[in-house]
Amino acid sequence: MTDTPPLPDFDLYGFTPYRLAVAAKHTSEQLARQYRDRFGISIPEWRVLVHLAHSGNTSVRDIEARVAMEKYEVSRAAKRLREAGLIERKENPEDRRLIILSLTADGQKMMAELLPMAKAHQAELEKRLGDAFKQLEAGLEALLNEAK
Amino acid sequence: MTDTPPLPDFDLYGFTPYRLAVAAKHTSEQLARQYRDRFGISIPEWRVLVHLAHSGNTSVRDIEARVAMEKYEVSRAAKRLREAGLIERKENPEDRRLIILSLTADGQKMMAELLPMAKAHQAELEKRLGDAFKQLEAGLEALLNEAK
DNA sequence: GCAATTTCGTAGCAGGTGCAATGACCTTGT
DNA sequence: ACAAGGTCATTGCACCTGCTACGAAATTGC
Repeated sequence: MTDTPPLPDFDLYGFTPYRLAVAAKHTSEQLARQYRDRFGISIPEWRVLVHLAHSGNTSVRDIEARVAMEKYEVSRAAKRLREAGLIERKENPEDRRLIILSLTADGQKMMAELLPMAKAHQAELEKRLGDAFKQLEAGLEALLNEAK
Repeated sequence: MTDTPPLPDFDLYGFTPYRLAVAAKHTSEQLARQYRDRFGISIPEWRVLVHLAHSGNTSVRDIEARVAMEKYEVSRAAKRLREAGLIERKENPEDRRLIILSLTADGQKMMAELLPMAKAHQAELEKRLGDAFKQLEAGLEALLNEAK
């Protein structure tokens, strides 16, 4: 047995990035599984759909900037959604590099079912956590604001 | 233009699982890039290393239970770390299904450099966020405790 | 004691991800 | 007007992940 240089004490459970990752996974897992099983939708796809439901027609660049995704993620999510018939794309005649993404009727119908699920999930989280929810959100607000 | 069923109002920016995911990514990105560039270590690998540095010899099952990873993730992270010469494995003579993972001298040396980086990162985060940090942690505490 | 069940770790497979490069298009500067 | 440079979206590649099935070993129940 060779002797071992002493290591600083470090506890992963107290490490904020780790805690955030676990919390993120935990809070999204249940809902994500629901819409995966029910609609075959992944998280990146869901983000794109939500953005389209909220903001109407937009380009890849637009989504990328607002939904914390890389542009290739958006592009591939959009491709899968197009193949599933949930969104459609047209060219923007004013700038033919841009594409315009929008929900199809099918996509709208699905979102009409999906969004209430998400709202219920959020409401339940708020209720379950009570005051701690407010603290969490205050902390997240500060953290997310400093990002930009 | 066909008419569109009205969609519930839903703002992704106010959705806590989304906010947590963005916050997690934001807080870990800078550090993760550092140890990736410097040591070629991914996040799953880092988690395994931290656990070994903190808890000494452990099995895959043990890590899996404590570090919020699936067992195949641990197994593959361990494989890569073994190939890199940072950890080693022995059989457990008392239960030959279990393996005992531990840091090699190289692994110890690397962690002696890596852990202070993580501590500094954490300290900086706490300092930057000030009071908001305390709120964030209070919220996370409640959220993470209810998980189990 | 020994078959049935459970636990532990690994690996095959299909599909997802990150990065860098590409092609199409627009803008700028001269 | 047109070359150089920038922006937009996509794709090829290598790698990583998630799932499931598997073999080896231990435990349980009869």
